[in-house]
Amino acid sequence: MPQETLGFASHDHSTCVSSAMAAAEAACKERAVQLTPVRRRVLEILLESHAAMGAYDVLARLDAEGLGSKPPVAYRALAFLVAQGFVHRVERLNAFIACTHPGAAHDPAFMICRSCGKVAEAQANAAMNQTAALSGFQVEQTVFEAEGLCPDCQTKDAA
Amino acid sequence: MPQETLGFASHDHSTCVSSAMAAAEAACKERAVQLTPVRRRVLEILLESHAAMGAYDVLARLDAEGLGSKPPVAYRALAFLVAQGFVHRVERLNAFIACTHPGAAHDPAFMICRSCGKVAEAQANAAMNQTAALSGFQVEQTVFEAEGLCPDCQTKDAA
DNA sequence: ATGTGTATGTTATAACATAACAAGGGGCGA
DNA sequence: TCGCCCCTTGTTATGTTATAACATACACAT
Repeated sequence: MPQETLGFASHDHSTCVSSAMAAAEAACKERAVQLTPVRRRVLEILLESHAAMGAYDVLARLDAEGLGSKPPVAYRALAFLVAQGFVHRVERLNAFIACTHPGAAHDPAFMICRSCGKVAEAQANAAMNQTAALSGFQVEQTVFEAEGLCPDCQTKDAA
Repeated sequence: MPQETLGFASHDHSTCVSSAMAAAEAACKERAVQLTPVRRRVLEILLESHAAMGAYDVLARLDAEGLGSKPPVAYRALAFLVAQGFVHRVERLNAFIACTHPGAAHDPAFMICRSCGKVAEAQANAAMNQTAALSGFQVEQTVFEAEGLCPDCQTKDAA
């Protein structure tokens, strides 16, 4: 069920886990919140898999490592990481993915390949917020997700 | 659980149900697909409630009317209506809402009030498709949803 | 030592969704 | 008319995702 994502492009994955972890640690210290063992491990799992994972996929990993076996353990850690912006929820997949843009606040957008399952994160632009503002709606959070075919799968389909 | 939506604006609801039903019937005839009693009734329920409803909310209504009591009955009818574009799925809510733009193909966008639960449909612009195109991703379906406060609830919060 | 706040452990259940197979019913050619 | 195909519905069972509620633990401050 985990789904790879390399941004649809070749990717140096060797250092991004450790740098993202370092960024998360720094952010937690800055905000005076605790990156506890379970939370830290969940973030590592998501970063290492570099894919969208369901809460129960994450939980299975935690269970295998003796860090917890009940759904609330995984959901609580994920909720924390989402609240801190280290992880995003992909609504379309009912799944979670580590943020690829360390640090900065942003409205993520996702491109989900229906063929290979890879998920790429992009920066959403402010277009929807403009639309919403016209009707007086005050936007707090946005979900922008597109499903389709990634470049690789387009090629395969053509072949 | 059903959540009202009047587009965040006062709204003449008296004729929109019947006109939407007529549009759906015409479209089905055109496409040579069947608007069976269950499908018709599900669409009516969603139009009448004018709200985002969970599949089990719809099912409860069907059951009360003797049209079916098992989840697949509701899910199949909803899948048909979504495929025909008469109903949209709101991913954020795991819920369904009747389309307010009869007929024309479109990428819907939703504004979801976290306070009162109302959901308004708007037209998504092509911004995300442009972003996606830059990376070679071929978009087939989009999810654009914003959560926040509708004009009414902003006023109440301020009060 | 006691309270307070944060985090975790655990039980139980709620809420959402689909696979798989059986059965009905209409249209149509043999 | 019979048999066949296709679409739709009925039903059983189960799979998947998510949270409420309460108990426990630990760290730190009073």
